[in-house]
Amino acid sequence: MRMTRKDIISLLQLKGVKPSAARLQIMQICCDSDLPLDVQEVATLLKNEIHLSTIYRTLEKFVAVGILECIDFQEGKFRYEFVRDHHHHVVCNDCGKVADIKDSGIEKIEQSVSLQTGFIVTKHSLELFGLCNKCQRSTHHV
Amino acid sequence: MRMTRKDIISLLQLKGVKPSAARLQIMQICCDSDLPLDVQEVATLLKNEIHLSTIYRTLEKFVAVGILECIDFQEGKFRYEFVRDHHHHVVCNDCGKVADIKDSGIEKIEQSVSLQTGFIVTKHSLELFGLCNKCQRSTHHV
DNA sequence: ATTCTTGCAAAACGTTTGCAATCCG
DNA sequence: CGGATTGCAAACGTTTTGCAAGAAT
Repeated sequence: MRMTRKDIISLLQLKGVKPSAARLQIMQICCDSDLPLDVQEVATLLKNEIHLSTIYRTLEKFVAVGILECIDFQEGKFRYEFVRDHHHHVVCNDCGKVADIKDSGIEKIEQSVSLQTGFIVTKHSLELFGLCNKCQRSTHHV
Repeated sequence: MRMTRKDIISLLQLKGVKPSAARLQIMQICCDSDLPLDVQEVATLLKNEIHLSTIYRTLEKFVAVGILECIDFQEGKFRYEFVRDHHHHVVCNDCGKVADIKDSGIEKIEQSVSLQTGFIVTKHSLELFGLCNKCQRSTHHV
């Protein structure tokens, strides 16, 4: 998603986050990517000019104020994605390709779970895994 | 789920896993628990008689042959659960209580994702988070 | 005898923390 | 000035690994 520096400053201010240089850079990276990035990837894209601990702290803050979403592809680490519309992902087990899913219909599941268990459901994590089109056709996993 | 030692030996043999003493103990623990356990919990239940690395290797093997499922409550670690029927969980953010969910209807989502993206979907992870009945009523998070 | 399994120690990896320096309003 | 932000180093918790000893077939 294209976002100008100004857009990002406004967004951060709106959320009550002081738009420091580091935060602007980190946010820019996250907005520019259409895939969820892990901390190492963010650092690399910033040419390691910003310390890992700062990145961790910043991403955590961005999640806390709701401008990033924390995503878990079960890799033993988290990924972060700019929140436009909430959606889910299918990840290719072979090449790592990620496709977005619209209208998963998970709200229905949440409702029925609420009825079934009495829980108030406030959050969910749903990720799908499989084989992308290309990898279905390739031979090395027959 | 109740499982006798004999049941477990049969199960392991059926899956082509040699039923060593350590494996029987670990499997017993996993069967006896109705909640997904993490590695540390398994070790503790085994009174630390079995080394962590062995537990990791064993659980990994059990997942590989399909008798355990690897579950991720986004805690920075994995949990393992004996596979009876496949189901999902709601976890209470407050007290950690876990409730099982039946018939989530996720198959429909998988189908629609398959159509939408061309992926063959082979696996999914779905966990829900919220507040259990008891914690909805308690006062410390008003 | 050979293969598989285990314990141990060490390392790897992602992440968090305390602290001091620095930035910025 | 004073509070927030950053870099650094060190620690942390989970998981993986190499290797040698031990068990099982």
